[in-house]
Amino acid sequence: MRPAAEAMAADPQLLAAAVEAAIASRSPRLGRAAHARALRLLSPDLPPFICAHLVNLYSKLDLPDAAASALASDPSPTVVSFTAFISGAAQHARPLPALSAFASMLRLGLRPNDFTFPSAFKAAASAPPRSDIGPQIHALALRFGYLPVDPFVSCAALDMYFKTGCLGLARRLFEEMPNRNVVAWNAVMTNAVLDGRPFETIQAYFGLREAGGMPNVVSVCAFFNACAGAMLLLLGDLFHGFVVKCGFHMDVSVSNAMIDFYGKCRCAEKARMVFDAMRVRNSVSWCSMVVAYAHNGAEEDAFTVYLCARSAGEEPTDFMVSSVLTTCAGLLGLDLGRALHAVAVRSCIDSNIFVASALVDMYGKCGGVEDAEHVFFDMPQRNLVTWNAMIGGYAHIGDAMNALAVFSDMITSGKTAPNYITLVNVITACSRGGFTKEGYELFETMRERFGIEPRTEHYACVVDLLGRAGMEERAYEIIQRMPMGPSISLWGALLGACKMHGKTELGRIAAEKLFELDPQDSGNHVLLSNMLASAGRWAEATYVRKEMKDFGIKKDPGCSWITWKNAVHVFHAKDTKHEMNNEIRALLAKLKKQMQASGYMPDTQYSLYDLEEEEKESEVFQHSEKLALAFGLIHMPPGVPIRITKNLRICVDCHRAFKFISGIVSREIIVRDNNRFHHFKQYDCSCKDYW
DNA sequence: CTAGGGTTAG
Repeated sequence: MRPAAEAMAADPQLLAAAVEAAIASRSPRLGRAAHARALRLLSPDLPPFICAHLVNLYSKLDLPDAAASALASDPSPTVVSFTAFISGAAQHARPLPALSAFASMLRLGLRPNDFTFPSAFKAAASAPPRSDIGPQIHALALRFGYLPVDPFVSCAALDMYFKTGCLGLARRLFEEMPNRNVVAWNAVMTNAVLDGRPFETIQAYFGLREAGGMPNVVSVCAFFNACAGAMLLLLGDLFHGFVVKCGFHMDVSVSNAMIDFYGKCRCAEKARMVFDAMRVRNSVSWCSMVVAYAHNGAEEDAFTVYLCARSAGEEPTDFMVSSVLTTCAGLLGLDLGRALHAVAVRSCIDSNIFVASALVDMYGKCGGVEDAEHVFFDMPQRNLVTWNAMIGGYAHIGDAMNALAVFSDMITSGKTAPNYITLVNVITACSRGGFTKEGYELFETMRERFGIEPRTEHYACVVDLLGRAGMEERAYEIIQRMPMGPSISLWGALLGACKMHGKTELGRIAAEKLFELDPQDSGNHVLLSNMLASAGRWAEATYVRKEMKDFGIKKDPGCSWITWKNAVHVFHAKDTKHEMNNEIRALLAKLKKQMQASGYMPDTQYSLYDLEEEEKESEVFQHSEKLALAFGLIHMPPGVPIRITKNLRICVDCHRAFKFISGIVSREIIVRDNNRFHHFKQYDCSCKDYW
């Protein structure tokens, strides 16, 4: 060692400075170099605080084992070295080592000071609800006179009581505090938001102001979160002005909270304005912007922001990837989703529970249930959302057997209790899979078995379930005696069922209700007129069409799309503009002959207008989904499943035809319509002809 | 030498 370095190593003050520098640079390498020097110095006349320095170093750098051994090698540990250890463990979400170190120092007869208690309370805050560890520390702090006068200790205790669900104790402590600073008010505000009581947050904010206090960035973030949670766009917008006047908007977290607030209040444009105005952004800013778009049905914009973030040098974090995966699920972008799965693997975040659950969800929603299973069964741990996503995946394809099996695994595992979404998914799977009895039983017993109160969604599921089984009258009875007002989707499910089973009178009732609740929706009018038409009630059917015209309700034009080589090909009915038009027409004509040879008859019963039968046939043969399928068959190599998306429900004739085609050309065809998936395979469809 | 309240996800 050169003399200068030797001199520095021998000087404890310089060594302490080196440790400080290592902490500041957050560099384990510099930290270890400083430690190596300290080890060479270890001798009886070493100043005792060097060990405390090292404990602090390793705690701050999040190197728990090194911190523990530094603490253990301290010949005369002080309250300072213990406090450094406890605070490091508490800050890095390791409450158990923190609390056991706290216990050890008590056993050694060391008295915790006003620096130790805040960290001990922070660790105790992650104890289970109503655990007695927090109150025990409270008793100690009381005995030593830190509570309720010391603001640091009191604030930490306050936060701990909120986080362990002891609201009464928290409020009492807050009342007793003689020095209520902004941090105390912030603890009230942030915890009220976390517990879903946004109005209490806002109330506490005004409490702070009335007490003459000034908010800081934390209060401001909490306020925006509360506005987001309660959808208070006007209040938040007003507050935005105040925030800018005070200069708080220069804080990255505040701007991030504003992006989130505007996004949650359905104002993606304002979220974008905040984002664009930021001079400094971090990964949270990018992620919040993605979420703001994704929550507002702007999946493409969300994805574009993600791509911008990547080209701006942002690493894909677990937060970012799970958020972008939701947009893939919304776009039905299986290929994008797969690409993101690869990104997750490369970034070693694919086993993060949020990312993995988002993958299960995405694969389930995009019609890749086998991939969803792969991710699901490989996961080391699962939570409520994971289970729900997997059951939801099975529900999408109507696989009631597997949905019930996974649901049963969830119950027997005993770790995660089902919630209302779980039940919606299981009953939906039963309904779509034809498990009428099982689904109905679950609905009837969910309150007593799982303590889940049936909501409108469950009623909608069960109406669908009974309707599918041809029990529309029973479904109608249930609708009439349900405690809450029936929703649009409920009447919609009944109308769909009535149409399927020719229950024209009941269908009319459902349709009338739908017209009241949702007068502009074209789908319901079309459904009613089709139902009347297929019952041979042409005059009424025509009347409904006329009404639509009179009230200016336009039928959404049907269109289908298919992805091929990174491009989306969109088809409309009777579309001739596509460059492959001739090939497509020729293939469809050929398929029609083959299908007819296998017993196919065109289903033209819903063609309303006075066309000759031949014209009707030609009309249904130009439906957008058939054009898209032909395009797929021409381009995609044999064996590759063809995935088509349609903006409306798939038509009856196309459904029938796709079953034949899947058998004739031995190809899996997956159609996602605006209601569900249809998985065609060997002359059959997963929906079992009910949708 | 040691301390409290903060922004994003399924």
